[in-house]
Order: sequence, then structure tokens, then C-alpha cells
Amino acid sequence: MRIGELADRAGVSTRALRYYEEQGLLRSSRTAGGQRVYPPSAEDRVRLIRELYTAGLTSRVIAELLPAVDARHVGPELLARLLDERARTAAKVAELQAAGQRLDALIALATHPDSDACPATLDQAAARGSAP
Amino acid sequence: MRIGELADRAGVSTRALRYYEEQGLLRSSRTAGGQRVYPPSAEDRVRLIRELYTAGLTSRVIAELLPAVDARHVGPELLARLLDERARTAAKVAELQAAGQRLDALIALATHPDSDACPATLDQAAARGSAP
DNA sequence: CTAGAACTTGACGTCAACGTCAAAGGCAAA
DNA sequence: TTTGCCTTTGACGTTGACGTCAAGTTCTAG
Repeated sequence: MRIGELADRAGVSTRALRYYEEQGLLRSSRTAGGQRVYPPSAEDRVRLIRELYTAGLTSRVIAELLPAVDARHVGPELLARLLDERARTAAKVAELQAAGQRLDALIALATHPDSDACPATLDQAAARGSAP
Repeated sequence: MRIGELADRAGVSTRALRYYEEQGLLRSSRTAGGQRVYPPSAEDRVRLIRELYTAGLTSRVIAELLPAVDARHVGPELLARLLDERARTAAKVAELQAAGQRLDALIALATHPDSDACPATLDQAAARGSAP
């Protein structure tokens, strides 16, 4: 398949696909005229790349990661980085959930106009952590 | 307190504090000489701002949100945006957790060099969602 | 009163993952 | 062959939350 079809299938732009290639995340063969050609497996590869981006990894880290995925072998140095990134995502999840509770408190403020618990949730959570 | 102390206490840069003020997120009184002065409550305010940033909200949205927090009253239009943002954070949490499992699979690959389950987790999760 | 740390505004720099535009060439169908 | 969509490389633009530097002012300890 060519770049347009892959973009459609994977739900990204052609610009993104060229960018991924430029960053060493995605390979392609070429037609005689120089146009990029991808195997069907490229779709899953792009989805994986997107997912790793979603995890907050940079293209540089992903570029180091993908060969290990393909070879199914992770060296000790890369493992250290993986543990680091995993901790980072876990922390981010926790932060996001905490922030989500802030939003919930605000939403409760709007939907239950005269509850007493809401203000406490809004103001004091930051001051004393998150547990009561 | 002045800007440097607030920055230290809240764990942000002075540049960030001035930026928050510029964006209408943080107020300050001034000394006769024009230097910013903050009340002790500003520390919690900054932490709240940081938390909302962490939730993925932009400064513009936060600027609309904070008055509602102070007034403890959320209008219907803002409520709609809140529900939207809350859904966004929930989705982001889910994505982050999915991506975290990818990282876990890679980590397992490094720590249990010859398990059979790992490759499946690595490759096929994207192809069929996330449930087995 | 004076050194020097802390503060002021203003303005340009950064970084990542693309968006967008331009000019040119490739490809498939009629 | 011609029409017209797809693709190519190259290069500049965007966005958000600050970083950073500069030149000048204010505050405070001694």
C-alpha cells in the first residue's frame, strides 16, 4: 500500500508517517518512481508507535525501543530506561486521576448546588495530600 | 511573601509565576517599589493551578475555571466544558494505562527472558484491542 | 550608605510533533 | 495521451508553557 492508504487505515496524516520515517520509527520500500510502499503490517506498527507516543515517550526513546521489540530482546541499559518510563507513566496516571477528582468536585458543585462536602474536596485536597 | 519565596514553596520558577499572572491565573499586590507580594494562600493556589495543568487543561480553560472555584458556583456552559475535560482526562488515563502495559510487556521480556506470553502481549494487543 | 541579592519588564529562544504550502513529478483510468 | 489525484522533497509555521538573557530598579543586611 502507499502512504495515503496507510494514513487512512492507521488514522494518522501522511505528514506524520513521513515524520516517523524521518525519525527512524518506520521504514518503507520505494517504487521505481520513488513513492513509498508499505506492507500491511505497517498499520499495526503505526498503531504501536502512536500508543507509545500516547504513553508520553519521545520519538528518540521510541526509536531505541522498537528494535528491541522486533528482536524481542531488551538490554540492561534499555531496561533501566523502560523502568524509568514506566514509573513516569504510573506517576502521570496518578496525577491525572487526582486532577480528575478536582474536576469531579467542580462538576458536583454544579449538579448538586448545595452539598457541603464539595468545598472541602476542592480546597483542602492539595493542602494535605489526597487522603482525608 | 515575594515571588522568589512563593516559587520555592510551590516548587515552580518565578518565570512560571509571572506567566500565570499574565494569563490571569494568579493575582498579586505590589510594594511601593512595584514588586509582587503574595498572601500565604497563594501557595495552595499555585499547586491547584499546577494540578489543573497536569490534568491537561490549557491556561485559557483554567482561567475560566478558577473564578468558579472561588465563587463555588459553576454555570451551565462551564459545566459542559468540565464534563468534556473530565472525559478527556479519563480517556487519557485509559490510554496511559494501555501504554503502560506495553512497557510492562517489554520489561517482562527483559526480566523473564524466555516466557512465551510476552510476544503475544506485545504484538497482538493493538490488533484486537486490549482484552484477550 | 552601600554591596549585592532579589525583583522588574521586555523580548527572543526552545522543543516536539506535526500542519501547511509550494513546485515538481508519479500513477491509473479512460 | 490526457486528466486528475497521489506522492515527492524542502522549508517555513504553529502551539503552549515556560527558559533565558538583558538592562535597569528595589530591597535588605551590615
